[in-house]
Amino acid sequence: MPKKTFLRLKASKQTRVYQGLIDVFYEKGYEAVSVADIVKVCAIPRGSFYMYFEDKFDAFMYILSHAQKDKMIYLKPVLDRLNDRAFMDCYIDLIKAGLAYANEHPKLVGLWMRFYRSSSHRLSQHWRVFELQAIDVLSEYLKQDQNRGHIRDEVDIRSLAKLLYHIQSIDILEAYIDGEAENTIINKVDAYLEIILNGIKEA
Amino acid sequence: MPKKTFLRLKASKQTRVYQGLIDVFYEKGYEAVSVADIVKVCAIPRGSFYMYFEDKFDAFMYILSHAQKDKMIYLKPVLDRLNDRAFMDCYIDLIKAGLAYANEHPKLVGLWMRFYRSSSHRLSQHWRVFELQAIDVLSEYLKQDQNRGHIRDEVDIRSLAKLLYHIQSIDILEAYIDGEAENTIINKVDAYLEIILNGIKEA
Amino acid sequence: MPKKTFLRLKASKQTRVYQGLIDVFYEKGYEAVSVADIVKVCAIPRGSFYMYFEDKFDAFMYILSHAQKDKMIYLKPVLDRLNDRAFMDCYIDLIKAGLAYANEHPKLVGLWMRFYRSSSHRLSQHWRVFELQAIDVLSEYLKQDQNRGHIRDEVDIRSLAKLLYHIQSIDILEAYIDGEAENTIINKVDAYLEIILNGIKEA
Amino acid sequence: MPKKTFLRLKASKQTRVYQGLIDVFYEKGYEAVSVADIVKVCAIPRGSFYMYFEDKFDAFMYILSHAQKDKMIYLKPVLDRLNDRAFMDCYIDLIKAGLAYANEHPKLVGLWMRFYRSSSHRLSQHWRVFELQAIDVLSEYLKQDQNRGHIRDEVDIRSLAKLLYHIQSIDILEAYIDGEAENTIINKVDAYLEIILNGIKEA
DNA sequence: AATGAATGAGGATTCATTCAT
DNA sequence: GATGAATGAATCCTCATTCAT
Repeated sequence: MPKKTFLRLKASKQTRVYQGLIDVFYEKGYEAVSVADIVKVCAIPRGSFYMYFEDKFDAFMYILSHAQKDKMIYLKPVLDRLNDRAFMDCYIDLIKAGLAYANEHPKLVGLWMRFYRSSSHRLSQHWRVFELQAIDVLSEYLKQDQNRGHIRDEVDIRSLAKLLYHIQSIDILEAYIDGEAENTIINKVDAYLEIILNGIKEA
Repeated sequence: MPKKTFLRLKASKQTRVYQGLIDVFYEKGYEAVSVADIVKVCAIPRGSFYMYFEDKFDAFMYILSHAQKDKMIYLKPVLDRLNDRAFMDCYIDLIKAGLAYANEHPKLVGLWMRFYRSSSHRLSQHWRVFELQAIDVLSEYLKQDQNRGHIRDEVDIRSLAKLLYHIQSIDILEAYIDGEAENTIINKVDAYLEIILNGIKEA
Repeated sequence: MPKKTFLRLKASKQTRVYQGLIDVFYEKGYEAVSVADIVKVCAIPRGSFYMYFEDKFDAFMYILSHAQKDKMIYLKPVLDRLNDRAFMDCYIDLIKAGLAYANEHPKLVGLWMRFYRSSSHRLSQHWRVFELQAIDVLSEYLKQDQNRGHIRDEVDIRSLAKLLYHIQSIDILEAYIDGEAENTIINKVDAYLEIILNGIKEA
Repeated sequence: MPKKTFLRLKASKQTRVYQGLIDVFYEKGYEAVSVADIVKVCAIPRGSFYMYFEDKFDAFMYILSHAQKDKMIYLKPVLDRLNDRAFMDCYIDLIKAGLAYANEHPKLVGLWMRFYRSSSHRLSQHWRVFELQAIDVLSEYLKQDQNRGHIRDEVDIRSLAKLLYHIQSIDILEAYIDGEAENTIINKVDAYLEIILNGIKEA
């Protein structure tokens, strides 16, 4: 929710500011960034920043939302095929699509992690909302799978959704940021899925 | 690692400072707390703070370590019986012991969450260490289970350990902080365990 | 003294701006109002403000003058009858006419009070001028009364004028703003007049 | 109500700051003074100001209260003799004592005027309290006079008190600030008293 | 060892005014 | 004439740390 003034800016300037914001937040992390940092990196006057955004938080939310919309473009093709197939069969594809996005926008992934791990009150509140939405969407798909008999009736779908969500959020993203190779990451996901699909109990 | 000066203080003052630190960090969150806040809440002179601790970070780590030692007292009895029993059978007991601890020290649980979700560079670094230690310990126990044939050989123990760790860290702690009733939380854990033990696939 | 551009505006827009100015100055007080506040409340472009007025001060003086002209409309009928009657007999009517005006334009009364109690250098200078004018007019009428023998020769007319002026400015206006009932206010004026007419000394 | 830190300062520094505050507030007027101005004139570091006072308002109230205590020292002798004499007979002495004080502390009189004429919300609120106290005290003395038969029973004492208060506050102080000679001012007071004592009506 | 005053750089935000469109 | 983006100085206040007592 940048201010109208920002949205009326010519595209090139908007992009410059957008990129500057990503750079500076990626570099120093949300709390460590000052408005002084921002205006320096974006090369805009101090006063202009407040014409474009409410405050630092507003600017941060702007790039996060922008990033999320971007990511959906990568996930869309996978999600579109979901009606024909079991969600759990596609899960690894979703992860791969996410990795493809990450490769194109590595800084944004870092930002996302920072957001995930943010102690700022305001940030966490917003995060919880994002989180619940994502888990709701996952639950929806998984419920379909259960109805179709792909998932045992005894399985609590919401718990399963949370499990899948956190696997992706924490472990996969973290591995990516640590610079692990893509196939290593895929192997990790496979290991998780092996457990979730088959359970750990000796038959 | 508070300074020697602090450790030489008489117990009553140490406790006052310890409680003050918990209160103020709980109240405002790590990054928002200033040294000015600390000395006011702990009712110590400004200069004394720097005689007791290196800086804010040092003080925060002090209460976290202290808290962790406290927690181990609650977990000890459960862990002691582990040699005779399968770890996975005891997992729910571990959670219960954790909840008992939480009930006695609710503010510390809040702090722990803040720590878990901290974007401060220094904090995350330390956190990763804590995290890896915990996962290592879990892995050890789970490996034993696998050797004894309680867990399928195909299961990747480290992935399993991470799964169990995150379930506890995020979902259980969060439910606790949200004020959910103890048996509701236990039910949640059961739902997770049901999935992990039996898998989700229809037989 | 708004700029010509403002006076050429169509009446409806002039009124909108006039009302907006009253609202915003009444709301926040002269010094606290910024040009940003003004353009928001008046719903005019930032640049237009400087086409209409010199600056904030100019805008404030505009509404004050405007208000004063308005007020004269209420006082006119009373003043017109003054030639036939003793001024002091009409004083209470003047106060009543003032209250009638206040009831129609309560915000302007608030503004007037703010003006009266303004520490801004520029404002006080202008105020002194207003004040002296008002006292001059009062003196004129009172001198007539004295010449006609309604007022003792020993009375210093200018002092009397100031006394009457300040009674009205401070106590009556303040009572009005505090929301006191009209007849309570009239009683106050009567009490003042009783003193001024008859003196306080026991005969 | 300066902070403890200020009151613990050694006297010479307290005085320096006190004088600096008087100078700067006198020079520019309350609203126009910035903290930057204050620290420059008082020759203290920016941070120190906030160790001594809550904010600009606090600093201003400090010098006003201080000034008021000072003034009482001048008025005390006159007030002490009041039990034996009619208050109205002493009123002129009170004014003279006030003028003596003003001659010693001319800047403080200017400040007092600024305070009297302040549109700052916070300032006016405090002012009203001061004002009511002063009027209460006056009323007390005047009531005694009335009981002793020095003042007609029909006179509303509170109205009389307000009249006397405003005469002093506005006209006398203003004349003083305008640099009028002391005997001119005394003559003015006499003119007011002549009216109030004897009334304006031709016998 | 204990204290609390000192410091000035750095934090966010607002400001009146100009000027290119 | 109308518009609203641009500007950077100026606002208040907090900060972690030091150091003289």
